[in-house]
Amino acid sequence: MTKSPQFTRSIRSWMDVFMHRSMRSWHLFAKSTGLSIPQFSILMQLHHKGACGMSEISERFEVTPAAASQLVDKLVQSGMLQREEDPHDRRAKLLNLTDKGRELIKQGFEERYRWMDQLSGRLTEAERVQISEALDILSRVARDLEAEPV
Amino acid sequence: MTKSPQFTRSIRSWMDVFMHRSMRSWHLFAKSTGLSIPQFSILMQLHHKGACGMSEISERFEVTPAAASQLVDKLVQSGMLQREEDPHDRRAKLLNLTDKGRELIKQGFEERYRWMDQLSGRLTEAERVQISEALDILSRVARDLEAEPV
DNA sequence: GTATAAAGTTAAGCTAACTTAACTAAAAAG
DNA sequence: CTTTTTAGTTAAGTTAGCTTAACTTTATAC
Repeated sequence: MTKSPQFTRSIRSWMDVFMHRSMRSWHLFAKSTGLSIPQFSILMQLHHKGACGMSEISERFEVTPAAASQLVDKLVQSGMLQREEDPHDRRAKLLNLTDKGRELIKQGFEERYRWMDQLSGRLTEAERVQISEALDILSRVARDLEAEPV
Repeated sequence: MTKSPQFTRSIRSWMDVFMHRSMRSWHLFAKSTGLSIPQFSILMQLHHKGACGMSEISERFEVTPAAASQLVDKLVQSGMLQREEDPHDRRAKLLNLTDKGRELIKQGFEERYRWMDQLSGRLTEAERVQISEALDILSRVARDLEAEPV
């Protein structure tokens, strides 16, 4: 495998801080909106991956189709999600974020970003450039990896 | 405020990828261990911040003391947490991870790290060094920020 | 064309996370 | 020393997420 203990150490240290922070803040944000974690996670999923069918929800969250249907139903009722028939397969449904749902997610991200802005304020311009480049590389590689068959 | 649109863009792009990924994977991991998200979050909190009292749990998760007590009780019963009397204040309790709890968290992190190892495999050595340095800066600043009064 | 499989829904019932309210016990204030 | 505040627990009841089972509707296989 990859031999680079320093890299591993740096990555893990950052993940420790960042994961704790982001888990907690999403949790509190979801709560403040009145949505449950599972409901909120579905919106996040839609935001990240785009429109999908009911079965994808059920698979990705590892719940039964029945559970997915019920969760989605609540989100439709609260106006976050649009559920329409798939024109290519009339059994299937197409799930999409509504404007309201998109707005909610956006707001959540804004709050998350604020923390990073605080961090940013403590950096020199040179550090910002370095970090910016580094994160761009990571984002690119992460997206490549995600795009692949697995 | 900080004027650095490129930095902001890079950070946000990375957060998009990373937050989605880590939320989902923690969720699935917690589920696979048989713990609920709230229970698991308490273990994470203890891991990150160290021992604390019941009231800290209740405050940080924004639930009533009653709810905190009940959640902690389940974790004690499943052997993840130790709950003992605070020697300085006999009303208060001290919550600590047990070895079993620590092991569980560690295992969760290992799974999370695997993704980053995959990423790492796609980088050149130069990129690894650059990213490593960048993340170290971020970790340091993040910890400084956290240590402060707020 | 009929049989089977797939996508999703609905209903009934279980469990766990919450809440409020009433309580115990110890610390701090007066 | 009494009063009040603080830390935590217990009990009862509500709600939401989940499951299984039975069902409808559309697509696919033979």
